[in-house]
Amino acid sequence: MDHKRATIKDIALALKLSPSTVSKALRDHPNIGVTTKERVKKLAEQLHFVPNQTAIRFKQQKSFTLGILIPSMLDHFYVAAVEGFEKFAYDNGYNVLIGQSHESLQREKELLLTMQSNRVDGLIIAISRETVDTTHINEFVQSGTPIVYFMRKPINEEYHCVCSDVYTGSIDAIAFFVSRMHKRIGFINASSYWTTSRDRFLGYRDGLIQHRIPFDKSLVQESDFTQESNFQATRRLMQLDKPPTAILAFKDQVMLDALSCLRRDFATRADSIELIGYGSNPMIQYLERPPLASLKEQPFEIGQKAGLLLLDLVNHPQTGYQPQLVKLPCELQVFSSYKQR
Amino acid sequence: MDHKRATIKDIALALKLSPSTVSKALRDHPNIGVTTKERVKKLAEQLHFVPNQTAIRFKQQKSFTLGILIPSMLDHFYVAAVEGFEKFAYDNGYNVLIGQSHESLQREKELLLTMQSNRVDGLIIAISRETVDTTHINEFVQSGTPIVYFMRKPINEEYHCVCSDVYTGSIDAIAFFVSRMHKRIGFINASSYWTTSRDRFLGYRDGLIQHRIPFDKSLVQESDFTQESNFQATRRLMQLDKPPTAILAFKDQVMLDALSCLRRDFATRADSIELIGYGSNPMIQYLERPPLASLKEQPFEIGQKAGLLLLDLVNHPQTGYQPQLVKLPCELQVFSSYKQR
DNA sequence: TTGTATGCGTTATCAA
DNA sequence: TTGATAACGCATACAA
Repeated sequence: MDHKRATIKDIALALKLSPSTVSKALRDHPNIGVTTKERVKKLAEQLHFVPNQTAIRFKQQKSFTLGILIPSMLDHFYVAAVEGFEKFAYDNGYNVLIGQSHESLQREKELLLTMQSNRVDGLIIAISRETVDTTHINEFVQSGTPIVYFMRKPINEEYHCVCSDVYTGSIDAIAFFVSRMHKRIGFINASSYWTTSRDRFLGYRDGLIQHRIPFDKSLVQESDFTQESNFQATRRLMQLDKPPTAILAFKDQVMLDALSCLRRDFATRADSIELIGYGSNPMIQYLERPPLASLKEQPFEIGQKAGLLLLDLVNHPQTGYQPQLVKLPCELQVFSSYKQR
Repeated sequence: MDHKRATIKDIALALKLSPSTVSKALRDHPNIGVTTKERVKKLAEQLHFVPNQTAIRFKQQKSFTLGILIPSMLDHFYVAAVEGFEKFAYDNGYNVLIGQSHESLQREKELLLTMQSNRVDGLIIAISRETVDTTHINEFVQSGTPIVYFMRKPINEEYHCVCSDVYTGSIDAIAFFVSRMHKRIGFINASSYWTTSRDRFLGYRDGLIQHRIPFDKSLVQESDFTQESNFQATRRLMQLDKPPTAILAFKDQVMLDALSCLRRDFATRADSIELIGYGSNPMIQYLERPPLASLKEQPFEIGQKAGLLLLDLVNHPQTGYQPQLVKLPCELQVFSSYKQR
């Protein structure tokens, strides 16, 4: 057990070379002799030499690490986004530092500090539910580390962002509902501080307008994603004088809870209510009577795209002034049991 | 925009102190004057000073980072384990580096190198499906970094491991099946290179013995977790001359696929087959006709416990000789629709 | 109570 | 083609 790891120095000493020569040899620097390179590499392998990233980072004043801040890994959507981001990062020689806010502003602030402390070269972030004020994020950016928002962008910030084109998604959903003769369409939305909520809403509203359906404020309810909140929103809709015959939900998790609520509390009417959510949660395939449809998003691609944009900012800090807004399309995916109706 | 981050030197210079004094003041070292501390801390805040972990790691020859290697974050079980591990790590001042093997041995080897290169202070690992030979892991340990296996431990290695007590779990499952009059009980297992597969099997076999049910080799099938493989294993069981009336599955995902397969390909018999899986996947609550039961595991606690064990090894390298084996109990959770039968 | 000197592993610059 | 030197930011042993 060689408890002390081999360093460049060790190799240099053993081979009677200088550390700088060894360093260059290991990295195939052009002006090092072929034989020297061979000797160095051979010994390096024998000694199980592994370059010390810790030292390289320090020396280069660059962490080769990108950060990603998400609400929770228990949400399949964000896991997929992490996957895409990670793949992009690894392909470009970067590590990834993951942080979960668990929807807590306090935690988000702490994590931002951790990211700074670790000197991440850049960060992508989906803000927490509690994030109304964005001073802490602005300070982070001020300190020189570029960020890219993804999915959840503060509504009062103009900044780089990659997200789903939920506006068009909502338009499509409404059109599909209308084609199935629905005229009263409920909508369960999320935090009004996110552009992604606003865009969903605008699509919902404009979709109604396109089909000459009057907009009714009471048909729009807000939920915070907890099961209880999803249930309550559903109940509020169903207890209206003129309840909806169809519901568009902010995301599949909300839709599934709405479905549970309907079947439990409104059993007689449950089967006549049609539902569309966002996300295409893979578990839906296991339901015997799945909801009507889901707007399939592209979380993996969103993670990748956000990484691409971020790396560009990392390498060309001056491009930071013109905020980029990337929207990836959603696709309405109708579940099989409804297709042939 | 202060593009260059403040360092201890900057503070020292501005306050006409030495860097070492500032360093000590910031960390509340006892022999620094109160007024000095105040001056230092005040300026540090004004300059938005954030200690450079990159430098600290380098200086201390310690990364304050723990690694975790899992098959995939798309598996809810491992996400929960990461959560537990992460919480423990953060509470103890450590960062976490996550790697996903995606069941590839090649990727696992690469990730092990990345972990070494990042000088993680310790690592917990659930090996990939392809990991039969464990030379790469042993070399990793040889190089001086402690590891703890969790869930998936190579069958030919005696080493620290934290996992579910699946042996007792299988015993309980069989007992429950027997209480419901089943006599032919199928079993879909996973890689025979994992102790967790062997233990499940031993529990299955011993459970049968306890109830004087003859063991039948053909009732045990293996799957690799892909949907197709899960389907095939189910079909092999159902196509036996004397098919099972109940099936124990390696994990809930396998059980759900088995359920799909039964309902699709063996519709007439599907409802008479009872299923038990491992894991208590939260999505099961959304099924209208859920399977019989699931052995609820404790992935969060397993992650925490593995972290605890690992940190002990990190801090007391000499304790490494007596392999610790920790098993956390599983609890048979019967789904509601069956409870009153 | 504060300051000085040193070194962690690596690489870039410049000299030989 | 190779080598010497300095530097990155911080913590520590020791000196004042």
